[in-house]
Amino acid sequence: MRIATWNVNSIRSRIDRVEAWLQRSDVDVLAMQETKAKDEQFPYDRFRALGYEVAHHGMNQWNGVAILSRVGLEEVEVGFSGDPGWGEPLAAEARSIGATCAGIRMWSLYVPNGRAIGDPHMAYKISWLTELKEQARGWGAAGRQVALCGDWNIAPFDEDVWSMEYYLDKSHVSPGERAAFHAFLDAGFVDVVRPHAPGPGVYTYWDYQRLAFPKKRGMRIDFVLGSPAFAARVAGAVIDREERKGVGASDHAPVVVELED
DNA sequence: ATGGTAGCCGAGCTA
Repeated sequence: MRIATWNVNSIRSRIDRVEAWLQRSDVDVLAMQETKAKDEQFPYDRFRALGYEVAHHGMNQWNGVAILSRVGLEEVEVGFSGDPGWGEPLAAEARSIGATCAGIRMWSLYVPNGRAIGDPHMAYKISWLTELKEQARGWGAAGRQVALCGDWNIAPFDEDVWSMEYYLDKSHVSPGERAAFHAFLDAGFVDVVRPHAPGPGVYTYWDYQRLAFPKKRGMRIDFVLGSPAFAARVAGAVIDREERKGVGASDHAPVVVELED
């Protein structure tokens, strides 16, 4: 079985590429972020025609997350947790769906953007992560297979950015954000991609501006964090940077994880 | 410090 996470940066402008990518990559479950579509704008029909059902889609005032799975797939239960909006508490769905699970539980996460050090959004981001971690700790307990997939908007280590000089004093690398990320590792979650995509110089996101992709100026901010039981099943992982190439690419690459049956 | 690009919508705002 194969699962994936991808910040698509607008599902309506990306639908042709997402469709083509799904067909050639043959994933069973896809978590998407930054769908930027109201529910009535979401291309449900396109995914259904490909054999996927959209388990969840939701958005706040300017963002959105979704998760879709192959029709008939019973092993994976899907949930989502997005940034529910400035000033709002963590989405209630995250609590209720995550509480009673069996089999693989897979989550599509969009961690709020902190914008800048000292910005009120940064404090919000860190408290959002702290609350999520407390819930995830419960989900991952008792040998459950849990995968927290998505755009974390954090580069946890210096080698996860193309230049620490450039990012010094900027968002995504600050000690508070990194501590919030590392707290998930301390809680027993594992970065299941890293062993299969070792760095430095391995990224998942490249800015559209200043020719960042051809200049190899990226960040590793998209992660699949697995509970120990999930991590034990991981057979491989790929960051599909080919998908970042060409006209009409998202600024993020898909991240794919292969599981043993 | 600014501006560079892409996407939302049709002016700024968000990333």
